[in-house]
Amino acid sequence: MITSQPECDKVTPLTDTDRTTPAFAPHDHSACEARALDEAADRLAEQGGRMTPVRRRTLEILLESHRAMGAYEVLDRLAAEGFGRQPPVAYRALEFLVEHGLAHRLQRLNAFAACLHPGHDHAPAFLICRACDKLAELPAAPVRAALADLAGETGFAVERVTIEAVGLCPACAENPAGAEA
Amino acid sequence: MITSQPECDKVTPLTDTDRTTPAFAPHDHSACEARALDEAADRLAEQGGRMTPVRRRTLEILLESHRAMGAYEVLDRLAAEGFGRQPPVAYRALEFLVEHGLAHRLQRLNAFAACLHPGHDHAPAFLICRACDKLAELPAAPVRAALADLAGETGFAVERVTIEAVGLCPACAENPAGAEA
DNA sequence: CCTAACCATGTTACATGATAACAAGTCAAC
DNA sequence: GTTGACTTGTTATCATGTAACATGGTTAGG
Repeated sequence: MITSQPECDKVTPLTDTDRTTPAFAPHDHSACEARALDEAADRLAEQGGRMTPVRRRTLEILLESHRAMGAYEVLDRLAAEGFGRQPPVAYRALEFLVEHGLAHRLQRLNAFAACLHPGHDHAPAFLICRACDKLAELPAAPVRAALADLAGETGFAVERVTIEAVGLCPACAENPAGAEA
Repeated sequence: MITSQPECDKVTPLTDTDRTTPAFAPHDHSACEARALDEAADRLAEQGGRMTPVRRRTLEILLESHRAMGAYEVLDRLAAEGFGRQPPVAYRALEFLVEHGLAHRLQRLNAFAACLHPGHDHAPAFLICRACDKLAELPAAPVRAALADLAGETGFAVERVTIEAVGLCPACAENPAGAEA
């Protein structure tokens, strides 16, 4: 059940648009991964958080694919690599990453995914493909604005918003048989 | 931990605007409850579902408050009233209610809440007060539209959307000490 | 250098959330 | 009144998440 290979086709060179482009399209995933790690380091330097071995490894594991992983899936990987094998090990690392904007928690999946552009302070919307389980982040400002309008009328003070869409990514919509595992 | 009293102030008479007004404001909760049950019965009649004792009681329990309840909290109540005391009893009743549009599942809370206007076929947005745990439904069409726009650009076919906001309801924003338990 | 304070890591144990698989009861239609 | 679909109940197990405490490392002040 555990795979450690990146899942992305390594085809097209990295461009600036990758920063805002969803993860469904083929792309140079090792660069995608490396950039996210770099930006994560920058962000931590600003915020004062410490990037320890468990935390770094946890982030790397999440970055291997554009999927969300359960805490126990991450834990198995960490345990296999010599870190602790008890749930709090994984939960603490994941919580740290989420708090510092380096990863996201997917409420619908009870799972976690690496943030793909941690440089920005953002609360994105998520697109979750129900066929291949891949995940994309979208800038959610317009959506949040629409919600804030509605909530404002009621006097409710919105603090955090969860916006998660389930559906089919372009590849899986074309080839429902199983475009990409 | 288990309370069976409705939590709402029983003050103002029911008006048509209650249908679209969030649940944070004081209102005649017994009427609110009764209407939701009526509309639920109507909806089931249309759809062919059977309103059995467990299901009805489960819906009534959810309707007692404008909060979301965990499946085990519901189960405790059901067990105390002579229904089965095993998890599937609660999960099946809750699943039935959700499938028939009579209740909602709150992803952020891993919990369930009665739908307040089951007559409409809707996928609302939720406002969750982090202080008093009360819950309101908002018509989410504008929000979903904004999201569909963004997702459409990427070729992603959105099927279902979760929109849940956490924050402070008007009462708790004014009186952070503990406006209403 | 040393040590106190803080943080990170690890553990045990448990709480909470969810489902698979099977047995038995209910009810409507024929 | 028997068949067949649905509902309810059970046992057992799995998945997810946390509280509480012990240990170890880092670091700033003395």
